[in-house]
Amino acid sequence: MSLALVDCESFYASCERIFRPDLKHVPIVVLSNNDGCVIARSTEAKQMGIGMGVPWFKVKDAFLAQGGKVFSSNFTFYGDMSNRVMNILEGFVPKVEVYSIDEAFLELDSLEENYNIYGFGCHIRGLVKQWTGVPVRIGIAPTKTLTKIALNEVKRLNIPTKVHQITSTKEIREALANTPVNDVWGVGRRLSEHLNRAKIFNALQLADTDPRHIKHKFSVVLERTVRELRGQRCLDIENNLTAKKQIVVSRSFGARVADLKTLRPIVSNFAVRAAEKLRHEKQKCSQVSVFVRTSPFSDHKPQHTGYKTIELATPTNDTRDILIAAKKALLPIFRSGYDYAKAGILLSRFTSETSKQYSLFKDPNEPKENSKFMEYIDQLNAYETQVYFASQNTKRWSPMKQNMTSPKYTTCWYELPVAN
DNA sequence: TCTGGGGTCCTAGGACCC
DNA sequence: TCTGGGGTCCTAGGACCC
Repeated sequence: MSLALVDCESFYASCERIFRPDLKHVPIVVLSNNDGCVIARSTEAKQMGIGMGVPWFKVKDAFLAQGGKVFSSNFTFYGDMSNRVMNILEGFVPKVEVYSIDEAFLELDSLEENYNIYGFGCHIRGLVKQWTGVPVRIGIAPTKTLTKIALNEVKRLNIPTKVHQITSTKEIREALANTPVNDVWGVGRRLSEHLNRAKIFNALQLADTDPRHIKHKFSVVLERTVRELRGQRCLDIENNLTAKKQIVVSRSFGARVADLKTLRPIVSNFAVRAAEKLRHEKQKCSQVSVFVRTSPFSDHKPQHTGYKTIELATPTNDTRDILIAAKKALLPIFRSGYDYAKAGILLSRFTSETSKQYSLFKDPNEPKENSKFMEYIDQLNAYETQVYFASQNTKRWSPMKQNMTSPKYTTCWYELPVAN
């Protein structure tokens, strides 16, 4: 019984290399929105000591001085490359769970009879590399939590094939003994503090603790983790058909915003984007929440966080309804005198697009919804925004700073790579 | 000067019901 | 003086993930 976890090596940094062979051994980092902090590093950049999530301005000078290359994030491009990788995996394995933009779980149970699983992993890795240029690593083990451990072993032992399988009790226990407890999937900062206090420092010690005791002392979530570490499968490969339960659009601003006049169109932009995502999911929402907050890093200044939820009488995915709700939520939470650094909108309480539930106080025959209208808008705006709502800020996501983005090599005609 | 964005699951506690 | 108990549903907040 085997599962595999495939993860793309330094994914965003690797993407930036695909059409830039000149960057093969050059240290690369990719930055978050506003070029705020480092969200991906190539192996060379990691070796230079560039940490995950560090503010760019703190490492910028040293990194560039040593010949590093920096990119703003180009999620359109990364998303397209991710789809290509996932499509290949789905072509070879009947059950694939796309877990994140750069990771997928594979169920190999049904292949075990006819294939050598380790060899199969190596084969897939070769094909993905050849067809997309993306280097992947593969961890193979009996449970999801253990595939994460196997993958860590690829890194820790620097396994040249980048594929590692742990099956026997001996292999598993050895890998666990070499894994600090905070590297276990599902154990974050808070839990590992607690576990350390209980004299549990590595994954083997955690696995050897009675799961019932863990459930009593901690939670059912950690109990599952313990069972998974012991080889008992608690988490299945899930198909990716399960509907989303919430949609969030939020951004930090490139510059602080102190007045409602500037803030309102920004929030409207978020609302428009969120409504698009909602229609794409074929869902309707009946709750719209808006939040604004100052920067927790400028602690000498007065801080404020505002959050407000608006209930909608009838579920909707019409941008106009969501815009109205967003404005209604923003008004009471905005306070003048604060420098806001971030805002966002959250849509929740979904119902499927096709089911209709009318308000008691509304005439059910009233042709209120005009879904065709939204359909046309979506078509017009599919590749680039052509049509704006009056309350939007037409200066795209402004104010946001970003100026080191690579071309959309694979999704935009005007930015295709050119071979001379 | 400059610190990401988008999700999930679980739990405790309040509201409400009979 | 005396003031139930058990159940469900919902929400906010915490912890985690990439």
